[in-house]
Amino acid sequence: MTATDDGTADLDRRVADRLLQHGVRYTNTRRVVVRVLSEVDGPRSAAEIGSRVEGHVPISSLYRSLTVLADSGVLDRTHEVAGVTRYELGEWILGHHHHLVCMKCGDVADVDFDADWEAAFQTMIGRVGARHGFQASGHRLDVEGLCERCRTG
Amino acid sequence: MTATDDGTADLDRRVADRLLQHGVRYTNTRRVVVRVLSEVDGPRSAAEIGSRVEGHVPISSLYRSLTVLADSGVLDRTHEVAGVTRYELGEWILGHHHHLVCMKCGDVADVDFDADWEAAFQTMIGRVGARHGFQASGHRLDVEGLCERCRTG
DNA sequence: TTCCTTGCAAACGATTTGCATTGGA
DNA sequence: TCCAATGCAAATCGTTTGCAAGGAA
Repeated sequence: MTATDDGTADLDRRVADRLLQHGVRYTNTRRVVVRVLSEVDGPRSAAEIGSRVEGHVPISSLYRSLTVLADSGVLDRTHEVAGVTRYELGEWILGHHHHLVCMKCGDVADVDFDADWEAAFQTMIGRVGARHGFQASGHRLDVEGLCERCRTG
Repeated sequence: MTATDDGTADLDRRVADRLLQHGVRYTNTRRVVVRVLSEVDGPRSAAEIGSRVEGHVPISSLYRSLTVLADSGVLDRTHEVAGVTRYELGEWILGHHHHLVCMKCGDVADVDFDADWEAAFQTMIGRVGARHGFQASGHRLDVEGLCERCRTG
């Protein structure tokens, strides 16, 4: 058994637990969605996820799976580009991170900032939020620009 | 003439200049859109803008105005909530700022961070981007949480 | 006259939903 | 057996577009 298998099995167990706690099943389509999202490096749209699935999953079923997974906290939703919703594994799985958004091709990739910076930022956000009567619970930071492919190609 | 009138006139002049440079007219609907956006505190959707206009502007015309204004750089687009595009006056008018996004009612309000922090952040972003072959040109930072109304109400 | 702009209706793409059917604990 | 999950088609929602009419330079 390889390290990758270990990781997949572990991920699967954690997701299964979470879904169990929410009283919903960990069905085939839901497993496939989780697997696809664990194999890519950034949030993906329903269509993009569907295209990565062997065989055919009706788009409506895909959306239903995505909704269940998001409602139970397994997935997070993002809306960086136009009117398209993208899904990624939740922070409790991937850890806190941010996104590099390519303004040309629309691709979104994950990126980490260092912990010190995140801590300082968290503090500042709390202060700024308080000043506005706003109770901050998190943040979402996208870096916009050109990805390597669009820059060189 | 009050300070507000001054501000409005000034804004109008700057927008007019910009549109002139882009070879498009500063029509009535476009003026109304700019006025509405100058009166609110955060980005607004086409529907929200339309509802603030006295009389009736067909939604398609509204979208066309928003498109022209965005294409000529007068407005910026954001997509914080669901699949809805929101428009705000461009950074060259409002200055650089960020958003407080209420996770309950979906309201988005403007907020400023201090200049020192922005500078340090800019530097870090450039460094992180470079490490990923990504050419950063800007960023978008949303603070998520509960707005005053949703928190107390 | 010429070209930009507008209104209205139809078209579109992403996402959701109704309903009958299937499938797993 | 029983209720969650699925497939398919139709409906919705935000947004865009074709086309004919209106308006300003």
